[in-house]
Amino acid sequence: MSEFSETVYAAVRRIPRGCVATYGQVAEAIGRPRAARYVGFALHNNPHPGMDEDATPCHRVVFKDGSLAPGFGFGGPAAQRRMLEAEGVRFVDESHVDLEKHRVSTLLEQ
DNA sequence: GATCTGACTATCT
DNA sequence: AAGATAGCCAGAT
Repeated sequence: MSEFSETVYAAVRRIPRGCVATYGQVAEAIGRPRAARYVGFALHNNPHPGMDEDATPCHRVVFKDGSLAPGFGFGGPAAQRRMLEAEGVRFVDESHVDLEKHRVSTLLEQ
């Protein structure tokens, strides 16, 4: 696996439970603020989906407007929404998370 | 090995 | 305001 992808996974794993981040935030966190597309690409190649701390919680990564990924690989956006709700993330409608409430303030390394 | 394309977003026209 | 373009990296063909 490329270093780029590993860095993406590391950043995604830093998203606190019950929070979400945009692709742009993740891209910024890994030092590639214009590489949001490849964040998504790396997640498409997701080695370990799930809610565990060790997994790569790609369901916490959403579009800048809070909508979910179109080609989600767990069983569709409905499954992603279910996982987010299970963590306490509120939805403004059935496919848009409440970014204002749950977007992480920062994803940068400590 | 060159080319194409893709879970995005900001910027330009 | 809406449509087009650029920018980034890696995997697939």
